[in-house]
Amino acid sequence: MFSERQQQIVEIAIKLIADKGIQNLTTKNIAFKIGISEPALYRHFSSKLEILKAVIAYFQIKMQPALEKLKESLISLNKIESFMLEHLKIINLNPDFAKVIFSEANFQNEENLILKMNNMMNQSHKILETIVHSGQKKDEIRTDINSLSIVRMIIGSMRLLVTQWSMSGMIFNLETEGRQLSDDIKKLIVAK
Amino acid sequence: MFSERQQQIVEIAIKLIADKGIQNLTTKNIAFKIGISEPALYRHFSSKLEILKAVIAYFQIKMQPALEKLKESLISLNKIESFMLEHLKIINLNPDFAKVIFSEANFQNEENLILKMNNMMNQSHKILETIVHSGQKKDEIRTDINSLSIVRMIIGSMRLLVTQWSMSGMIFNLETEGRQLSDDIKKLIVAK
DNA sequence: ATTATCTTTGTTAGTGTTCACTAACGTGGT
DNA sequence: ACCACGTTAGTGAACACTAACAAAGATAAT
Repeated sequence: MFSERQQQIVEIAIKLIADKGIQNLTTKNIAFKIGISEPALYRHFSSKLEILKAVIAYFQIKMQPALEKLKESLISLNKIESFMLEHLKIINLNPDFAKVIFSEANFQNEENLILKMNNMMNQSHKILETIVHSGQKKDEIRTDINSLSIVRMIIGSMRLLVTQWSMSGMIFNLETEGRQLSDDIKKLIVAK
Repeated sequence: MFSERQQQIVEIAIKLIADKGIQNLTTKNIAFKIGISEPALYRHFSSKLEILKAVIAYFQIKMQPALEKLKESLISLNKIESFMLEHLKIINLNPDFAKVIFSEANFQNEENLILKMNNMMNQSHKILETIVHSGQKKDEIRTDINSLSIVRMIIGSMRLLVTQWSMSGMIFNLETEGRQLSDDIKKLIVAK
């Protein structure tokens, strides 16, 4: 789908955004970091907007494995644990993602982009919602708590954890803290 | 502290950011919305950066009452409920806040701004942390759960709720959903 | 095998537009 | 006379993007 040069452009675009925000993402900066001229960029992407679309597609591809792993487990609580830890593992391996992925507001100027980003997020949310729901039906998860609240707590705390990790300069171990959080959530929502 | 004109500028700046993102915040747009010329802005703020600093200060002032109300209650769970609902009440009354306040990444280009924003957030987090901690000491809150996890779940789910509300075009009632979330969290963390 | 042609990927130089901001000046109230 | 608060006109810098040209490798006809 993406040529080597296109991948390189996307990766550098992510790095530039992660480094100094979306305002740092200029065609000039991308070209300079690669070591080619600005017009050469336009041999690989027809516009800057296309580069941003590719950034989002790149996230989607990289995050996919986290959703695949869930299928291996049958118990709801294990699926939830897997959901959290697999996502965090990928983000840990691609620290630049953290700075970009949860700042949807950055793309606010372009209707198309924010829609694509939302779709990507909603996909994850829907999957987690299904897991929680069936966990309650199978009496593995407390039924006296609104399932939407549980989903919001899981996703919300995960996102906050990633944001804090990213803001702190990655000062703590994301996967260790993620496991602590996941263990605590499991303890809270398990059916008694 | 702020003159009437300065307040007007700040409020319009927030509206512009909420509407189409930080890239929509230009001196030209601010001036046009007020109905004065661009150079007239510079009679009230020495630069665009000063306007952004004032935006953050404005948030801080407007959010303060949410932290005051907590003192009225003695029981930890009620304090947590109050923390959540009072914050949501203010955001509900100032819907533009929602779009701006949780997009710290927007200010990433200016070291000073992101620091100010972080300080503001950390202040709230610290207060909630203290409440949870003392709630555990008084045996009002489960002690088998890491207090940091509880704080992350509360703040994380709140922020996600606000983001979802804002992204959905304020399609649901923020305070109603907030009460549901707060009730569920209370049920989960209460000591047995 | 040599030559001609096309495609891919780069270059330099420059476009118009928008940005934050300034110089110089006007005017009405104290 | 002064000062707070406007105005019009214009600054250089940065932006995304384009026109025109160059060079190297693959393809294909001779």
